[in-house]
Amino acid sequence: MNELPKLDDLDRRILSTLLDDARVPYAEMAKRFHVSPATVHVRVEKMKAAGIIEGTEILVNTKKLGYDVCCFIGINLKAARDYHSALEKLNQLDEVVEAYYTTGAYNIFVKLMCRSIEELQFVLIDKLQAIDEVQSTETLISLQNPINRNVIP
Amino acid sequence: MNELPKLDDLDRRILSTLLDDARVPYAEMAKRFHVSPATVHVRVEKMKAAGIIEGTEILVNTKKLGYDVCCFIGINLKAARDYHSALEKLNQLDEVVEAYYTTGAYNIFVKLMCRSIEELQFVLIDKLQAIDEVQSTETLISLQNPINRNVIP
DNA sequence: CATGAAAATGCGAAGGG
DNA sequence: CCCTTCGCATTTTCATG
Repeated sequence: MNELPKLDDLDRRILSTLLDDARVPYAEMAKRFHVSPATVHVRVEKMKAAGIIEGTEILVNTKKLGYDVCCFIGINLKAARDYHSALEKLNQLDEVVEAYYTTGAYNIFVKLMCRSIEELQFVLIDKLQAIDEVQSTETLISLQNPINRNVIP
Repeated sequence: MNELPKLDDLDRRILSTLLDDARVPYAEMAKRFHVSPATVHVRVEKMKAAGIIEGTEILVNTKKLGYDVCCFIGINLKAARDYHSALEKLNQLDEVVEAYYTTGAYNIFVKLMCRSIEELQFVLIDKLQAIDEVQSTETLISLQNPINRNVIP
């Protein structure tokens, strides 16, 4: 099922570089890795075609946008089969930025970003716990995010 | 302490666009938002200077890189004051891609990416639980990640 | 995989509302 | 003060060997 695309050293170095900064010019990488800019171009295109590179995005400082509160919430559903309908409703909430279907203590695990504790309280009580399928929740407030990086290709 | 930079509608639309795809040309955004390309350029530079835009990165499909297992691990420390030294050791582990200092049931909460369940087992037992400061851990395996997006600027 | 030229994009100064 | 027009520099892209 999972045929992994073969990557050589050059591919991996290009990926690592672009994971740090997607705007590094091909010519710059070409110099660093002792190949031509066109070669870098070809490799990037190949990795895009293979679905390894899915796109690019900017990194925004969420605090400067006013989002001071980050937390994780473990959700227990009344019935495990309600997963899809619950997820659909969670997807409507802008504050839910990540969701995971998990084994273990919870059915669904979500990451929430809010502008304040008051907003968190509101989202939690009036939006999240208001969802029919939700039986109970457990909240984990993050005060700091000291590590945030990517896997090593 | 937190003086939020003022953003107008144009700034927010530029941010939203670049959050989806950091390579959308300025000229393209200029057309969409009925301003000149240079204006888009100026706004982006301002947001970079204000620290709102911290950088750019590519999105890689981690599964295609062989990282099939994603899980969250709640860590309890023997003593809360061991936070910094524990974190330093966690930072050494490539498999730890995110770490959060949290209130609630755990002292530290981390996200782990591994290539297989076997690797997870190894990392968990021989690397993570081998850290002196760690008292106990609780693992939450993610089988699916149906929501993964950014906050709305 | 490299070369080199054409096209697209990014960039910054100078001027206008 | 912010926006625009304009020209130059850089970068991407692609045909060819």
